[in-house]
Amino acid sequence: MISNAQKSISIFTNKDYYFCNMNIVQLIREAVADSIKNVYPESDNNLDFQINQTKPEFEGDYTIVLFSLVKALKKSPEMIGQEIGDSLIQKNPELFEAFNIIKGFLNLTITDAYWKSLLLKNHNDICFGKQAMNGKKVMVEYSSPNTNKPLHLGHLRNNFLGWSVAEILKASGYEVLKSCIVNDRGIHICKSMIAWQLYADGATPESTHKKGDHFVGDYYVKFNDVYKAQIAELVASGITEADAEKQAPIMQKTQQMLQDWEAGVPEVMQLWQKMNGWVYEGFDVTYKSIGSDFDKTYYESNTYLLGKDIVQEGLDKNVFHKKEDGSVWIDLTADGLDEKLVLRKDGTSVYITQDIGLAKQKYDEYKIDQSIYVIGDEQNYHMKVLKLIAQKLGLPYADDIYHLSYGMVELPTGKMKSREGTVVDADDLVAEMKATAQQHTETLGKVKDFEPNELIELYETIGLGAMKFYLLRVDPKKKMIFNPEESIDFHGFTGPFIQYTFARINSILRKESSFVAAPSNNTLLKLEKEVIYNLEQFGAIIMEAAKTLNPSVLANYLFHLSKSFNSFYTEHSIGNAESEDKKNLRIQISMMTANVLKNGMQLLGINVPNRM
RNA sequence: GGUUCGGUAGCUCAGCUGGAUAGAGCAUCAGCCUUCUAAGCUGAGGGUCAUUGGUUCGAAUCCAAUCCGAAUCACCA
Repeated sequence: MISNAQKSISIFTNKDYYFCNMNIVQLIREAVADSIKNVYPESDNNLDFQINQTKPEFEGDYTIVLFSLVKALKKSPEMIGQEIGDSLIQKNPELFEAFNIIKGFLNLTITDAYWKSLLLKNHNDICFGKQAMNGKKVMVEYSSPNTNKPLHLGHLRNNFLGWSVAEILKASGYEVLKSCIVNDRGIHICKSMIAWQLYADGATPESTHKKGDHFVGDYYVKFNDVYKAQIAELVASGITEADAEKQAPIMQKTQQMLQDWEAGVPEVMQLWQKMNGWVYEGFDVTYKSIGSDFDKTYYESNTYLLGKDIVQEGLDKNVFHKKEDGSVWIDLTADGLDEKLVLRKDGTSVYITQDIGLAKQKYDEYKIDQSIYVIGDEQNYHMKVLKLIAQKLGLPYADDIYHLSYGMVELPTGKMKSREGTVVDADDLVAEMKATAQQHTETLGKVKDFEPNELIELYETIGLGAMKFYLLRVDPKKKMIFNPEESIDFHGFTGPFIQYTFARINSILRKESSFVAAPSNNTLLKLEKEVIYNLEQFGAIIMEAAKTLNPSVLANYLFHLSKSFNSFYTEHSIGNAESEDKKNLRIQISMMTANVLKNGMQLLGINVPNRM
């Protein structure tokens, strides 16, 4: 009958719990649950209680909110707090050193020993915070460009988000495949092809010294200019606008070209391949510069016929129905949606059908457990329909389709409109950010001894870091405002702020190459403890970011950690600490902070420089 | 009109699984570089958490209604 006590001792003393994979909140939760069980043997085993970080104005590290226990245990909060607090300290002296009760809040102080051993164990562990592989496979589809125009600011949010989410999932134990579906066919592609045919006079990216994607994009713009003029002309001659849109000669040529493409007319195919080739060359440069990469690229020209067999399957299962003209539909009105076309009367598949086909192909090919689509929130309806149709068809991967929906990027003046030339081009923005980084760096003059190639790399690191951080620091699902002035500010809640914190730590650590970590015997000062306290949360933050597919959780955390370290850095000397013991401890804090900042930024796709 | 999402400081955003006096950054103002990188640190001012009602020990957070904004509702992709 001593098993209970024995058990708790074996968990909390012998098994050196500091070093297990559990985070402090989980440890506290178990310890409190255990204490409740011991102090109130009659109580329900699954009592729920909340653990918060203790507010700075109170004494303590973590706080148990007692109100929820009051009803179940039929005692006053003060009484419960006292009894649980006594029990916690008595049973887990390694973990808890003090407590106080204010109103219904039990504030617990964690022992210095816990913090110091956490630090000693993990200060140089580059895997700190990461989870072991869990055997699950996830595909993250992102970027998804059209081959008729260059990438813009909106694509950048998509790319950074997709890349970061993939890395965060890897860090939390998933095997991740990054994929991309290239929208390389369709009427919009034919528009730039027609315009090139009519107006380019044989010009090429080489002959005009233009980047391929921009070159092709110019003809897409040209098409729209001509098209608009032709419509205006027709309307002026007394034709309705709707008819004018159909009758405009350039549009009719484009429609014809699409048909020729689908028929495989050689000249059209050749032109198509040539122009897409130009675009891909341009995209390669852009992707390389922003650090996007893919394990698998799908091309719509290969996938647009997919899904037809599924349509037959749906008809057999009576999930779809055929109308008199031969078109196939699904009725989703019972689910609060509309009737949706899945196959045209001419037998060709539509967008949604292709997507179902591609979803199947991904699943068959890679046996993935989850399929994440990074797509703008304008497609919420489409993705909802996609998943619903897959579910109604009883497809095995239906429930594993997840739309990571993100909000549009707008400018302070409103939405980006290509017509008004307010679209922020990705390449331009990257160049501008690098130039800003260069300008700031030169003004500060701290790296005058750098070689030219080192400087270029540094400007890239800082400029891209600023841009990525700026786009990732807000909750993906919310639309965001891109303020050009604010984005080139490198102070405060920015990527360069965190990079700078890292660089400063590095400059200290460079001088301590022979460092050997040792246990500390001193009590922790407030700012020392605060940094360790924040460091401890890294693993929990990664898990939170993975669970919610939200890199902004990480961005906020890294900023908070940097602030905390900077306060500590300003207040306490590290290299010239008051004692060897303190110096040793503070170097451990510095090393661990550097590791967490570096690894955390890596998960956002941002590098950190050793000097800046 | 239906559906979905949003409205928090002058601006940009956290906080939303209900908890203590709602937090950051920018901007404004006042301080801190002979000492480890001042892209830093310390402090001040700045709020009817859209509005109204409800739920309860307690609401920015949950519920309802209203107002405002956005997306979407194609034989386009």
